[in-house]
Amino acid sequence: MATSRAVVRQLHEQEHHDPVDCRAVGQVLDRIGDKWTVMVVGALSKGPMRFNAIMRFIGGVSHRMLTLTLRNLESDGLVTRTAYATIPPKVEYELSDLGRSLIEPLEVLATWAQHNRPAVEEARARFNARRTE
Amino acid sequence: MATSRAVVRQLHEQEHHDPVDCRAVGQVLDRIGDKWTVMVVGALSKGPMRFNAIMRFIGGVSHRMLTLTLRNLESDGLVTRTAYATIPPKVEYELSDLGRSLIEPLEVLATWAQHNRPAVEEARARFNARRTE
DNA sequence: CAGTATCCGATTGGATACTG
DNA sequence: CAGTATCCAATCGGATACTG
Repeated sequence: MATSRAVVRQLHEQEHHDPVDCRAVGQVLDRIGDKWTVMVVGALSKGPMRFNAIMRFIGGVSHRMLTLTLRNLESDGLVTRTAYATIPPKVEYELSDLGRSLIEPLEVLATWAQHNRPAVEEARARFNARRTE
Repeated sequence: MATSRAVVRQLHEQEHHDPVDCRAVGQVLDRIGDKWTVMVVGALSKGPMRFNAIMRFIGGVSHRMLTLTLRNLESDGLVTRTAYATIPPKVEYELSDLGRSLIEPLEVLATWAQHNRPAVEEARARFNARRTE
């Protein structure tokens, strides 16, 4: 068993071969890790959608938060916004190429979730059982 | 951390079948989407580590938040905790098999981040430029 | 229909002090 | 060294009301 000092030394030597680049993942999660972003990407993964359609699709998101979420996605270039000057106004949101490129990583995550949820819930149950006994 | 649970329930009631399973991704992000969890997994991806070593490795995390993060990871079965009754005490954290299985999905995300960060920052700069003009 | 502005309760998380 | 408890500032996000 290595001492913690040895571990730290190893980590330092390996810092250019980081198996999980924490910073990179952290930056992504800062953007998509919030309450609604992934839901929106999921909605738009099927094709362009209007504001209220997205809202109905997701369900439970407030008007305000959907606006903010879409604005962030737009500013990051993941979503494009097209406004038609009709009355009433019509605004369509659509994933950009960049946004679509995010679907695959999310699917990998979804697969992990579906495959491992039972194990996680089992672990959680065991953990709570111990705390109660 | 259990913020979008209500949303997940609603989506479940709607029986949508998505290319991106929002419920599943949402559940994962509820767990790993916070500020520190991925950092801890990244630290432990190289091997067992003691509390203060993790803290130094991550840098910027408070004592309190590291404790909470580790406790959550432990309760989900992603991390194991081993305490040695020595003086001073020694506690080692290590990724479980389940925790290690999460590394690959995170690497996919990290790869996406590294590959697309320039595009995202460019988009953000363009967006801000428009808002200013 | 889409978007903005304001208010305010709820949650987050750092700082600090204390314990075994 | 590792962990817990308390306090409190900052942020988040829903509700509501208003505009083009």
